[in-house]
Amino acid sequence: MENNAENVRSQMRKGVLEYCILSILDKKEAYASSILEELKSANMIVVEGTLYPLLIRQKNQGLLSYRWEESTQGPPRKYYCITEKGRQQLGEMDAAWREIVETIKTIKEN
Amino acid sequence: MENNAENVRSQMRKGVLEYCILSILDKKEAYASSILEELKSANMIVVEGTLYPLLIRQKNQGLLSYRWEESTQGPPRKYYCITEKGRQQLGEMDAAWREIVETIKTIKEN
DNA sequence: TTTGGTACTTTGTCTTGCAAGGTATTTGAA
DNA sequence: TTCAAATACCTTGCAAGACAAAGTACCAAA
Repeated sequence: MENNAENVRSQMRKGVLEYCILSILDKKEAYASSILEELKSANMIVVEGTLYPLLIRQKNQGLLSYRWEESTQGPPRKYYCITEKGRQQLGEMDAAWREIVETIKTIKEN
Repeated sequence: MENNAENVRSQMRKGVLEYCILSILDKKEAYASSILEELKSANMIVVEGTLYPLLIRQKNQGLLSYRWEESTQGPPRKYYCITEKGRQQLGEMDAAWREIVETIKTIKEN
């Protein structure tokens, strides 16, 4: 009921989150915490309870794969990277995103 | 599992739908079927079972109000119009939308 | 050996999109 | 008059997913 501005942002983030993940992993492989960092610095605040299940879903869909890697400080990290199928999906998402941006423009203009 | 491109679009539409409704009603009042038409012509396909509950929710939140009006062809129509509170919310959504568009750009660029 | 930092995972709740089916009003043709 | 078609609005049941919160595990330094 409160912090309305934040709720508005939260609602809008839904649906583009998967797109952000694939876009980030298209640049280079990364582990969950580093993805969280990048999203945070791009003003797309997400919490662990959202990100981890999402990564698992995308991995189960074959869009991502991962490998374990030791860390010099702390427990091992699960590095995700995008697959060929993930790149195809990302291509479709790029198109969908452009389409939605256009849609909003159209609605705003008329 | 199939029609993946359509699923991608569907996912992305989530979260911006409320924004679209308020934007449409900010231009002029409208009834559900006409809103569906406008969304459809802007490539934002939505079905009745999504739109009606959404209008009712926004009305219950005080973002919209409505009045009945007789139609020359068919049953009476429920014309919705945006309230002052709805306009405030729309302002926040405008900001949120710009922010998300920027976020995507940022992620794509780096 | 305990504390704090890092990292990954799970559970339960709530919201919401959607398919499908339902109700009601009006008009016009049989 | 009666029935079919068009228009319009509403509800139900299901599934997906975002999130808060709590849990598990590993490691290093005090």
